[in-house]
Amino acid sequence: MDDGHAAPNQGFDGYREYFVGKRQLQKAQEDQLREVCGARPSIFRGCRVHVNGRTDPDREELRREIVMHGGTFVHYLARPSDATHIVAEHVPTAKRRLWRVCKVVRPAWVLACLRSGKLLPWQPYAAAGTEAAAGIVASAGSPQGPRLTCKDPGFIEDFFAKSRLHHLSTWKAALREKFLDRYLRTNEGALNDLRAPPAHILHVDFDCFFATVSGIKAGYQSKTEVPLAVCHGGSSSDVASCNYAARECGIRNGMWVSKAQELCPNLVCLPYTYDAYETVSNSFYEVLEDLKAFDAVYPISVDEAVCVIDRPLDTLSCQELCIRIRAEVAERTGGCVVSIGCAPSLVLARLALKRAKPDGYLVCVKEPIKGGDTQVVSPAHLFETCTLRDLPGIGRAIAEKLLLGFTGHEHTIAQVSQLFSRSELITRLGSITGAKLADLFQGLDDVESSRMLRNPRAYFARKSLSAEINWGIRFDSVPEIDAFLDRLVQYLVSKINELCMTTSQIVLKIARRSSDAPIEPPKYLGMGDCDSFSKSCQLGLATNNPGVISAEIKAAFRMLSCPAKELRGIAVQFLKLREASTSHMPRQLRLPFSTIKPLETPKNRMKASVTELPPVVYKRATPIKDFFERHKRTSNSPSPDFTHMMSAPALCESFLGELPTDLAEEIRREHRIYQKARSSYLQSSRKKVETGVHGNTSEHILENSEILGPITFQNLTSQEKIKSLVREWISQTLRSDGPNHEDLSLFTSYLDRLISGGPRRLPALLSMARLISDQLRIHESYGDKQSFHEWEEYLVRVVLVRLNRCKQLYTQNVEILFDIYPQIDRP
DNA sequence: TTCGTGTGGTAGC
DNA sequence: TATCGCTACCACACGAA
Repeated sequence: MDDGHAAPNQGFDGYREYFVGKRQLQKAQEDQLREVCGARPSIFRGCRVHVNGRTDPDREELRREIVMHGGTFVHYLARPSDATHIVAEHVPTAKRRLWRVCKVVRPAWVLACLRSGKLLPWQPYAAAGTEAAAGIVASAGSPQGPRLTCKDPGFIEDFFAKSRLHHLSTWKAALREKFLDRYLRTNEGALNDLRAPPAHILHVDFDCFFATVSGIKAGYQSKTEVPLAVCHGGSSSDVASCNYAARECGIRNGMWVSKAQELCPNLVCLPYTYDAYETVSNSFYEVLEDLKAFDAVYPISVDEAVCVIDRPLDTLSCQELCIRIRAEVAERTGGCVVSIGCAPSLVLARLALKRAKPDGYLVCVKEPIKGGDTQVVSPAHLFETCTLRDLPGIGRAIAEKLLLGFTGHEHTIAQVSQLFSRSELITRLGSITGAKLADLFQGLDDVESSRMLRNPRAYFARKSLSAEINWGIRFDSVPEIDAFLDRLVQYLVSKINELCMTTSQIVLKIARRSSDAPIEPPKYLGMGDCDSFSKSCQLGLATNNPGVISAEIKAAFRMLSCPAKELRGIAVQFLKLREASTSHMPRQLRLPFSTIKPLETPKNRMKASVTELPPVVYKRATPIKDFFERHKRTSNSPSPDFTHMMSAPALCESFLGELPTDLAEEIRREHRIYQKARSSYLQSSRKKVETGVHGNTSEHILENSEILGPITFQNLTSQEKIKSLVREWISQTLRSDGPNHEDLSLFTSYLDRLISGGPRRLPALLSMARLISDQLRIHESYGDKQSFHEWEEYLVRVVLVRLNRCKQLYTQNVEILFDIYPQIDRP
C-alpha cells in the first residue's frame, strides 16, 4: 500500500491490512514530523507511550514531543503491555487494577524529561490513583524518595538502577551489540576473519576501575595513598572496588565493608558514580579506536578490551604502543591508569596483564634478550609467576576439583602443569574443560576463546536474554509473586522488543532459602544460603507476548512448589531467540505471494508445500504430566514435592462462601492457575459432546473424500461434533484461564491433517477459523482477559498462518473469504 | 548415540 | 539504618528414546 491508506477488506487479510495500513499512515505522519522538525535528542528511545484521557498539554502536543524525541506513540492501547508508559492526569477507578503493572505518569513527566534532556525516573511523576503515587505520598519528607520493596511496582527498575552487577552486565551487552553492529557494517561476510592466529594481542584493563573513577570524582589523585573503596554504605554492603592502597591492607573486591574497615580503619568509602564510569569507558574505547593501531578491538567489559594487530611488529614497537595507550587513556580520562599485557595469544596476553598490574605493561615474546628490558618476558616466566586461578575460565571450583589433595599453597601454572597429563586433566575435569586446560598450559588459546577472533559474528551474537534479582526478595503470598513475575516479564519483553526479537523457550529460576539457613541472613535483605531450582518451558512458537510468557512463568513457579515466604531470588530467562522480522508476529503477517512458484498439479503443490513450508507446531514439548512423573522417580534429589499438585482437589464453594471475599477470591484464583497447569479440557469434556444432540452422520464433510480416510479429532469424525466440542472448549477456556497448551497442540495437529488432505479439506479449515473468530466476537467483553488474548494470538499466529498457506497453494481452486474478528471501528 | 533438561561455574567491579 | 548478591554463555551429569 504505497499511499499508506487502508485497503478495502479483501478476504481474511482485511483486518490485518486495515491495521497495517493505519499504522503505516500514522508512522508516515510521524516520520514526516521528525523530518520537518529535524533531529532532536532521543530522550524517549525505547519508550512506547500512550496518552489516556484529557491532558495538559493535550494529546497531540504530547504525541509530537514524544515522537520527535525518539519515542513511539501508542495510539490504541489494546492491552496495558502495548505501552511502556501511560500518560494520564488521573487513573480512572475502572483502570486501576488493569494498569497496576504499568508506569502511569502525569504529563509533567514528559515535560520534565524534555527540560532535562534525558529520560527521568517515572515514579516521582506517578499519576494520581496509582500505587506508586500512594508510595510517594506516604514517604514524603524522606530525602531518599520512596523506599521500595519487592512488592512495589517500581522495585525492579529501582534495584537495577543501583546494582553494580546489573550495570556491568548491561554495559557489556551494549558493547557487544555495538561491536557486532560495526563488524557487520564494515566486514561484509567474514572476509576479514582471522584464519591464522594474529601476530600480537594486547589485553588492556583499567586498574581498580570503579575506585579510581569514583576517587577522581571525589577529588583524589588516581594513585592516591588514601585507601578508597566503592560501596553502598553500611557494614554488610559489598566492596565493589578498592584501590591499591586499600589492597595493601588486605581488602579485596567483594569483601564486606565491616571486614574491610576492620582491616583498615582509615578506609574511605565512596558512592557509586555510574554515569562517570560510563563516560570514562566511552573515552577508553574512543582512545583505542582513535589510535588506528589495531586490526580489531574486541570488548571484554566496560573497562577492558582485547586489541589485535595482524602484522608482525618488533618488540620495541609493541612496548611503544603500550606506553602510548597508557598515556592517551590517562590524558583523556582525568588520570585513570590502564595496565596492558601484550603477547601472541589471548591466554599469554592475559597472564602478562596480570603480572603487569598495577600501573604497568608487559610484553611476552618467545625468546626475550637475556638481561634486557624487564618489561619483556618469556611464556615460561609467566607460567612460573602466575597461579592456576590466573588462567581464563579457571575459577575456584575447577581449581579445587583439580587440586583435591594438593592443597596447602597457591600453585603456579608451571607446578600444576607438571602434575597432570592431558588425559589426566580430561579424566578429572571432563573432555572440554580438561582439553582447554591442557591447551592453556602450553600457552595456546582454547577453542572457545579463539572463537572470538575466528568467528566474532557468532561469538558476539546474542543467544539469550535474562533478568535476575536475588536481593530484597521477601514475599508473603503467591499473588504478590505473580504480580512481581508480571513486572519482571514485562521488563524483559520491553528489552526483547528493543532488540526486535522473540523467544521460544523460557526458563524460571528461583533461589529458595536452604532449610538450615536462618530466615534473615546477616546481609540486610540478602538471599543468604539458598538452593536453586529451575524450570524451562518450550513455547513451540516464538513470541514476545507478555501475557503468554507470564502465564507460563507463573505455571512454572507453581511447579517448583516454593512457599512464598521461602523465596529469596527470582530469574527469568528467554532462550532460543529469533529475529522478530523472520518469525510470524501478530498482525504483521506477510503473504509470500511474490515467492510462489507456478505448480502444475495439486499433487506437486502439496509436495512443494511440505518441503518449503514445514508446518508450525504450537506445542508444549514438556507436558506437565511427564514432568510430574519424571520428578516422582527422583525422590533422592532436592527437588520440591509435587504430590499435592498431583491431586489438586475440587473447590468447595460452600466452604469458600464462608471465607472473607478477598481470601476466597485468592483461593479461586490459585485453583484456576493449578487447573490450567494440570487440566486438559479436551480430555475431560469429549464424552459430553459425544453424547450430545449435535450433528448427524449425513452432515459429515470430512470423511466423504474418496481418496483420503476420515480425519478425526478427539476420536470424532463428524465435523459438526468437532465444531461443537471446539465451540464449547473455547467458550469454557475464555471464561477461565485460557486453553491448555497440549489441547492446542492436539487441535493444531488436527488442522495440519486437514491441510495435508488437500483443497477438499479447505472448507473445514475455513470453518474452524470462522468458528474461533465467531467465539471471540461473541465473547468480545472478555477482551481484557488474558485468556482472550491467548485465543486471539492462537487464531492469528496458528490458524491464520495456515489459511495463508492454503491461500497460497489453492487460491485457483477455492474461494477463501475470511473476515477476522474483531469488528473494526472504521474512521 | 543423541537430545533435552537441570545444575553449576566463570567473568567483569 | 540497613542495601541494591547481574547476566551471558558454556559445560557437565543424567535420563529418555
